[in-house]
Amino acid sequence: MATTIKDIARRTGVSHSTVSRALRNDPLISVATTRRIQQVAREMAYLPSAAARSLKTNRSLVLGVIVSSIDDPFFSEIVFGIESCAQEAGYSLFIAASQHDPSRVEKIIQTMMEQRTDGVIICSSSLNSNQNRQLLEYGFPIVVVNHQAAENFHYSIYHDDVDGSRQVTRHLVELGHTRIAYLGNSLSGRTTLDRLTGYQAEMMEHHLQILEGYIHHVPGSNPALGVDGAMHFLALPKPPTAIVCFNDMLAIGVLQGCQQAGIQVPQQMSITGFDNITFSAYTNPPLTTLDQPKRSIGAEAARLLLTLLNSNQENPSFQPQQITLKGNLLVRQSTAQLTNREKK
Amino acid sequence: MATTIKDIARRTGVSHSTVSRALRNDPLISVATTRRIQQVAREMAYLPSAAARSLKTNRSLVLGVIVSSIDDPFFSEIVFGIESCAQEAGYSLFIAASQHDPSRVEKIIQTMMEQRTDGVIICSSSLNSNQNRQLLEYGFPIVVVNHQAAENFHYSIYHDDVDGSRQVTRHLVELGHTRIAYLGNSLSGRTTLDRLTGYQAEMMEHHLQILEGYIHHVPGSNPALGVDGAMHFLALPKPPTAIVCFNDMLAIGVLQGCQQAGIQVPQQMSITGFDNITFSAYTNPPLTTLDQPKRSIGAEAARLLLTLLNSNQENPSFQPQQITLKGNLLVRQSTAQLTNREKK
DNA sequence: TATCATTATGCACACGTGTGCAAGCAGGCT
DNA sequence: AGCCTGCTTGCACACGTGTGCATAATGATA
Repeated sequence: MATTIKDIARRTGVSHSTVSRALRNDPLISVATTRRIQQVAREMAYLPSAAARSLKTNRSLVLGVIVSSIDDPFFSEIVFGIESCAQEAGYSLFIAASQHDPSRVEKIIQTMMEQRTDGVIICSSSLNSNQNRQLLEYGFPIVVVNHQAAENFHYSIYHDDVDGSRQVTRHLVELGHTRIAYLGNSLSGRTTLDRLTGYQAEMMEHHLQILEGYIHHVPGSNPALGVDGAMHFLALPKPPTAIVCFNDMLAIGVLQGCQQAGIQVPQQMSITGFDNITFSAYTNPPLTTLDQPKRSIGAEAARLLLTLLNSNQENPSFQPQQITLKGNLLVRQSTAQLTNREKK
Repeated sequence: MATTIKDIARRTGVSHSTVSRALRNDPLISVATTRRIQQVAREMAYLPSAAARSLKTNRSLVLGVIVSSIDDPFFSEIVFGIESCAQEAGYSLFIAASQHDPSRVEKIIQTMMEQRTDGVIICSSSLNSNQNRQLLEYGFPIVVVNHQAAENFHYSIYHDDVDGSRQVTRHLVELGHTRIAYLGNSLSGRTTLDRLTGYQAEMMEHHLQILEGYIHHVPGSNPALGVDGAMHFLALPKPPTAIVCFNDMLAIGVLQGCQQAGIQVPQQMSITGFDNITFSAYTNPPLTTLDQPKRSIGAEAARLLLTLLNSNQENPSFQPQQITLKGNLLVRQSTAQLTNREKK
């Protein structure tokens, strides 16, 4: 059994309320007793019970984080950003992975409510409208990250996917490519649509045609599906000479798929990723991609949520806020000019 | 403000204790009232306060997990295994990353104690003896995973690193290699020592000499350090023809380092990893590695901890337990027989 | 009809912490 | 000496839930 303030009170011969005040450095208590009590508390290895405290203060100092999968390096980095910021402010993280399983999401939301989490950050696109409603009705502050239904929420951090996708596509156009395809992830909702939009806008601006079959979606974003995507494009009557991929995971698969089919990258095929996960620098050839500032995104999300929590006391109706961050094109070796032989 | 059992009591005209009992399906309460109360509870969207409950019952239904870094895919997968198992049993996870920062570890431990976590799983090697002592003194059940100082703890899950490293080394020997080097991570303590031991044992068994400079350590395990490691080995007067790497992250860097130096893998150099992280299947060439059952390791850790929690009530002194899991060699394309030209 | 067993419910306290208010105490002032 | 001020401390209740015990209500039995 852990020591409590009552134990300390007994030991020092004061009431438990005096101990409570002394530990919080309340000026009501004399310096002498405060010091004595804190000394004893240290000796007895006292640690306050978070449960009791949050019961009384109605603040748990815990933030809930919902991600779709922990072992996706993209989310890992966002979580990293969140954690750094939260830990600085004295908040801890309650992390749960939905694994794209609706029943699991249900449980997670319930748990977070039961834990009376001070706020929630959602980095998962797999919440349905009913779950959204439930969360909003409960009334705790929510910040969403790259979420498809962000208009339902008041506070969100966005990466400018349209802009990013335009940057990537423009890079390929400037290299001289005209037959450029897009490989999306049909499960990622709004995100893939934004990236598709950016691709389309840039193609249109340069009066480039998008041939039949050049826009293709696979149900997820692991490398194996990327291989499938590569097969699809290579089987077209007029295969593209460059493929804009939804993210790095897919791009890695496409890269492998092409190489298995004997297509040389980047000489015969240019491939771009999106996100700049750690491993994109270590593929062969290293991947040209869009460096999404993942840690900043996570940190911004946490910062926004913390601001929300602090302002909620004085200023009950904080105005909606939407922060957009832009990424940077990162040119590596998976893209190149067309060789003459391939231009035909 | 969330609804409480008192609200429900007022609404149904009974005392709060009756509500409390009805919600837990206590047979003391008549079936009729139980049903009525549960109905009202549902209507009012009642969710019990975890804080109040754990204050009263002394069980938080939360497990603490300490990892050294979240964005390391190896830990991500272990956490995944833990989460699956824990969620099934109704437990939630409190995850914190130490980032190899001792002061951060200090805070994490403190937080877990304050949260009165029911138990802790440690997947990080960066706890010093003082912190170990602190955790043990506090007295909550601890399960360590691949931890260097496991003998200080009573319950641990181990991957048999010595055996794994022997399997990898034997594979290279069987391919005909004789000049085999080992690249370790000096920060990983016991783990790198075990793998080194396995390598040495296998080399000795086949009467193979370990040349000067063939055992090399770098301070960490990211791909960039792997590149450094490759440089080291290639600069030796008699460079090795095969390199056993501490883990996949390093192996990926070594792979790139060799390729930058114009060395063909696997024709001129065989490289092996360890862990089998997702990306090791998508390097070029795909990495031969030791498939460590990461999810099983995580799940086993959670299972052991849960058993501990349940048995603690009846059986106060549960006997120490150490579970060892073995991994399997996974042969891909980063290893090959020596060509005649290179054998000289 | 009085007594008892059985069932259903409420009372009151507990968990550990925080806080408004009253009370005690010392010292300085008129 | 009496009063007021300022500083310290304790009392008592609150947060939301769980539980031992007493009590009330009902039905059965002698």
